[in-house]
Amino acid sequence: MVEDVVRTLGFLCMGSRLRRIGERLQADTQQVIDEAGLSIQAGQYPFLAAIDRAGPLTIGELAQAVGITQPGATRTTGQLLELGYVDMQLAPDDQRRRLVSLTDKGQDLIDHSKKVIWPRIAAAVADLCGDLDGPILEQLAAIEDGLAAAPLARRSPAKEETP
Amino acid sequence: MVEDVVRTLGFLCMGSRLRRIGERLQADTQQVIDEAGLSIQAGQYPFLAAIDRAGPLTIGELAQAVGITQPGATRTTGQLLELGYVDMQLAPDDQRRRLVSLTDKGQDLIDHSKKVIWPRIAAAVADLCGDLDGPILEQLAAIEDGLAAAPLARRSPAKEETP
DNA sequence: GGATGTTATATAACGTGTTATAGATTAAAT
DNA sequence: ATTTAATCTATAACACGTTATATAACATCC
Repeated sequence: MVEDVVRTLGFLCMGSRLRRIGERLQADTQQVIDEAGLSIQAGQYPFLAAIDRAGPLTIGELAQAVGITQPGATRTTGQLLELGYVDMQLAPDDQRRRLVSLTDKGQDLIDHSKKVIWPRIAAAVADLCGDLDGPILEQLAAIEDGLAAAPLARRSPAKEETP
Repeated sequence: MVEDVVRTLGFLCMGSRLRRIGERLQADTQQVIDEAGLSIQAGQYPFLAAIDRAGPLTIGELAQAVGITQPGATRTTGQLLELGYVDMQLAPDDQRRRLVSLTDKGQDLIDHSKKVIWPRIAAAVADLCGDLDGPILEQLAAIEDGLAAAPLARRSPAKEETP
């Protein structure tokens, strides 16, 4: 067994480590979404959520809202368009801007997600790291160990069986 | 100003958020490396560090050590080969395995990095989040705010001027 | 000792982030 | 009013992770 260098090096590799844990968490989240039979990527949710919360947003505002760069927002918005979850139209006052809004299908997805999926994911993540405390490196180690012991999907209350 | 949805949604978007912070941290780390005039990517360091710590490793062991999948390890190792930092040779007992070892150039880079760069990066990250405590979401918020206020390169002791 | 399965690495195809840059539209300036 | 600058979105090229699969070498089993 080889040691985990990223973990060993601590603060020095914190960037790599956060990325790595984030990727793992998102993959686990995706699994919960897939198990629920929804056809959407975990990374696309924040876009829909942003519009749901703030109303129609431009590409630039979406980028800001989800914390990525504008080309990334353009691409993901294109995917959501293809999927039929959002609509895009020129802003009436400024033809450079494109206002992205939820379609009925998109709103349905959000409404359903709010009821069924989001609480499950949030609860699973809270179960994983909600009670942690202390220095961040220790918390990260606990999260990694926790994920290795039981992925998010196994921490999700909806998996319970009613006997 | 648009609200930061990923932040607002808390545990629900924790995967996205960790990734995002990790990417930011790594970009900042890269800046420190570049300013020091070294020609290496932040993400390549853990590979060299792993070999430095454990001696020559196979591709599979490297993947384990840095916590990524084997194809990723194959690719990064290929880059390090091109850069002349590592060497690769068939394992004497098992011709399927390739042992990756540091070249003199690679060892020099590591030695120099240990002395000059790594302490600087570790100190900057520690300055950013070493004293944090409490629930992880609050720590992440503090890290994001901290990075926005002053990137790693500005927290790095080597920038001090001797008057 | 040759067929069959396992293991290690390589390669291909893709996802999703980035930076750099082009094109269109609006705002500002002379 | 026309030129110039700024802003917004799109596109291209790249970085670096993933999964799936191919190929080569070793191990095992009649």
